[in-house]
Amino acid sequence: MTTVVSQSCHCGKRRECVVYNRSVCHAGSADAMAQLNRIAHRRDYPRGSVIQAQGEACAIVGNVVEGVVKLSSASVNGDDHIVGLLFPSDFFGRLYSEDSRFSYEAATDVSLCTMNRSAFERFLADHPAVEHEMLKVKLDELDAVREWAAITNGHTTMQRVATLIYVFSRRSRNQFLAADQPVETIVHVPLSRRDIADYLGTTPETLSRNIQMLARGNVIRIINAKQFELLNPAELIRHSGESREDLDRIASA
Amino acid sequence: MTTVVSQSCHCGKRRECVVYNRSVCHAGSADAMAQLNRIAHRRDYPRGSVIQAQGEACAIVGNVVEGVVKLSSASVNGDDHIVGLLFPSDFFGRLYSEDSRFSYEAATDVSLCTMNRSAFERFLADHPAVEHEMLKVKLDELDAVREWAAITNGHTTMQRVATLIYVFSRRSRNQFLAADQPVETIVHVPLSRRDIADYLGTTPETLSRNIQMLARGNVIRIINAKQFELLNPAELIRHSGESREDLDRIASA
DNA sequence: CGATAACTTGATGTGACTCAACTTAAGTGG
DNA sequence: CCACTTAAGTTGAGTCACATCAAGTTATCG
Repeated sequence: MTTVVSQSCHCGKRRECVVYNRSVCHAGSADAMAQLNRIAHRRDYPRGSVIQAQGEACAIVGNVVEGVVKLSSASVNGDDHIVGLLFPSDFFGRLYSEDSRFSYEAATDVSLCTMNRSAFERFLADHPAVEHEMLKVKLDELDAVREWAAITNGHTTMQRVATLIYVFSRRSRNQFLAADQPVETIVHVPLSRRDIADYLGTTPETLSRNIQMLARGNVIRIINAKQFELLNPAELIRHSGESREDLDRIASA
Repeated sequence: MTTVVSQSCHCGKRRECVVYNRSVCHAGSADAMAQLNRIAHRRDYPRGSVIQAQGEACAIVGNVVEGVVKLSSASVNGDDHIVGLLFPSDFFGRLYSEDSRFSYEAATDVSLCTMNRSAFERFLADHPAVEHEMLKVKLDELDAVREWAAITNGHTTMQRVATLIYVFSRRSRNQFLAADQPVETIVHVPLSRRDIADYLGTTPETLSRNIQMLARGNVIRIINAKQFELLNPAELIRHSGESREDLDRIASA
């Protein structure tokens, strides 16, 4: 388990909020933060629970404080695709839309800092500086989604798997590592094989085969289903088909 | 050729700007529009020219007035992937970033309403209402990109091809059709096979085979390389693997 | 400790990529 | 305006990566 202290959400209180530094919260004045604090509520969801169903009314928005939220789109034919993963400090929910195009589900046990959507929209209207920050965040997200789309589309399954493992290695305990910090040797991927496969656009079987192949090649060592030891980072990068710079950019997006 | 009157860009002048209704321009006051008009310049680019190269400094932003702009990401190994297509009224360029993660290229002859990036950023800072509109547009775009990613990932090439042709059929002369309007029988796809293939994540060969297959099944009739007659829309939708509602939503995004 | 789910491994079929030849369209200069 | 050139698109044959189906193995939880 992570050592991050679990606490109630105080988005306005700089030093107390675990996700403060990276969330949009930090853009507002002290006054604004106090206002935010009044409408924010900490809520926990167990693994597998649906935070927001596809097509349903968007009532809440907020930040992920702990755990991983998957953003997925279910097709008519049953197979759903994970179109995004949300980590601590990431914003979730769909602003300015009555219903959500995607479903938000807890991929692990999660803890969220939730706010009523319209209350937060009113807050944004009163605080253009925060809305400006939100725009910048969403523009970055747009780039990241497009980049990921390019990867899942043009590359082999092995390249996608290697990319994913490397990206997760750069997020120690799901926090972010600066590009100049050394690669973590223990990689924690808190998702099920099914979820990873859905995210990478493959099947659990093919995914498993590729992971085992990396293990047989001594690139990684499988500690258990959700933890790997990174034995040969350079070789992993080679398998990803991306440059190290690109990978680090993806990881920080 | 389209019958849209080609004229200089007057973003501030409601009735004169061809893309006015759908661009972010319409959110500002008359005063704001006059200000925009001063920094906007109409520029034409011939097919194939690079508007903004990948990794280069982002100097200009603006709206597409005529033609199609492709947003692509070139990999180190040479193969580039088209991560987005921009149609008239779509905003292009990357705000608040020094360099562009993707390249913007003219997929057809295009006409753009360009503005200096920092000048437009200053304009946005002065006009929160327009920035708010920009945020909403970008949130919609984010949904659309994710939706498209889900399609290209989980579906067969035939499904992608059928989806693309249907979506283009809903954009008569690259303008947008309301969902209740009848499907255009003549579909104009102004892109090369290579570009379509890059966009769909396949090869020109496989793409060609699928198009010919649709033609042999009397779903479409190939008028020439860039124009098709839609003989059987229902069958095209069936091939897409999507519901009609989903397709129409994608088309209008 | 038994039951159920999650993951792995194996065998098999096929959709799509690759390489290559051919056909059609577009562009160029005499 | 037409031969010539070059690009764009189509068609074919062969191969391979990946999905599918199925069985086995390892975790997880009551």
